[in-house]
Amino acid sequence: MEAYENQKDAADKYSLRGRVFAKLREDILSGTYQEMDELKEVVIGQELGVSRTPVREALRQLELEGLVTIVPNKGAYVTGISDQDIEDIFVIRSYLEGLCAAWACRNITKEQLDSLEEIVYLANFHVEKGNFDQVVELDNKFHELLYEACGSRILSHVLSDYHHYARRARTVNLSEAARARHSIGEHADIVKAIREKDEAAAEQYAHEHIEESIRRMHLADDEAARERENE
Amino acid sequence: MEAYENQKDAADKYSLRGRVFAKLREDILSGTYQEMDELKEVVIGQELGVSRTPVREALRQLELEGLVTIVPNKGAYVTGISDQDIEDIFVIRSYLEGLCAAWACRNITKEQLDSLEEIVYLANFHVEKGNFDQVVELDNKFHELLYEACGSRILSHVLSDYHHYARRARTVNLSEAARARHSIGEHADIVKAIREKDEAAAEQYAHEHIEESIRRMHLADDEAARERENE
DNA sequence: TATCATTAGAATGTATACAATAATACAAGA
DNA sequence: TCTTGTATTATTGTATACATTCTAATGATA
Repeated sequence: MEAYENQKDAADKYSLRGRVFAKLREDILSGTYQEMDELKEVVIGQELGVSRTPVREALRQLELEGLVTIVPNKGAYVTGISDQDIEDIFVIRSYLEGLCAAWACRNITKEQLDSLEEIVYLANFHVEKGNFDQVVELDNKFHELLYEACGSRILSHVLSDYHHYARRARTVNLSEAARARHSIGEHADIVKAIREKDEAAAEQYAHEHIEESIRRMHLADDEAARERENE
Repeated sequence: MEAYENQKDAADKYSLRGRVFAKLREDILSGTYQEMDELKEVVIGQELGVSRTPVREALRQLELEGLVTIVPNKGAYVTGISDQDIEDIFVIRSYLEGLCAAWACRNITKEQLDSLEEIVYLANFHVEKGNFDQVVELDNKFHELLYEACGSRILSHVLSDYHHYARRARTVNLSEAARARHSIGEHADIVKAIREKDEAAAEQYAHEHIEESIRRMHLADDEAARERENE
């Protein structure tokens, strides 16, 4: 099954459908498309040089991801995700990441645990060097690895989805040294609790980590708002 | 947007893709297909009298739902959901339904609240008459309505998905009078807390309601196991 | 006999053709 | 002028044809 997953991911990147899917998702999340924009199959197909078939399949996938709304016999429209949606996702994640960390105490492998510690170590290095892209990348890896380590297909799947959704918000979140350092410190606490198999502590730390990141997100928003005022 | 959703659901039931999707999901969840069964596009198409196109789209949708695994250039395989998956879903739900009930305190409309009470009332009626199909149906309605009432598109969506997944387990869960009565009593507690806008209580009751239903599920499993032994 | 290359078959991936549906524009009548 | 019906057009829904990829069987060779 794991081998399947790998084949899947690999080929998804090279199949036309996979490429169209990735492209559209990127454009929706990055804001290239506006809310309620109509996504016409032929137009997109022409833009990317493919036929309608892979475009259709990509649109259907995006619908299941909640990024596109398909009205039968009418068209596909960008749903986008509102600020409220992002906020909701973070609150939901604060619960589920807690659960995830608790379950990881039971199911994590030694290799996974070592990888987590390595990620924390590397992140500390890059934040001091000011490589914020790397920090964001390592943050992604940390969480994805933790999802995998919880040993629950279901929980891992839903957390992965949400993690992807909130990508935009997270980038802002870690692009300032002080905030990034706090975040990495919280990661370290979580790993420590998991290593000691302290489920309650792991759950608590992971829960609070997301709650903190909500606060950091709000802080960043406020700063951005102030900047706009000063202009 | 709401109008769109309606159109969508309506047409999904009548489009070939929607029918194939519903049929396959039903067959997977009910156990007609075994884990790892290969789902060949042409075969399914012939069985249902449609071409490969709608079958392909349905399979892609099922993959996003996690019920099917597609290996590129190879085939689609039934993933199914294991007992462990069901267990995980219930634990996850226990947290999210709590959150849902809490949010409902802020966002529920008067009409929705009245509907919830009506459902509880009707369920009490039907459980005394022994109409367990009706009880299950009302249980479904209760939860779906609660999801809608929380006012969060995101939370509503994920809970709805899980609710659907765990359908099989729930049917067993409520098919005995004593268990059904307990469940309905818990529903009443939740509604009461929401009416009084007591977020903490609503969250607590909803959380415990799912935890209780896990226990009821285990009880039912144990009984079934005992029956098999006595045969 | 074991192993590897080749090839035939079958399945999916993609493109395209055709059907059904919905939106639009325009004209006729009140 | 407003409404309504109709025809046109554009778009999605479905079927089918073709391309590519994987699998497995066959046969040649060491």
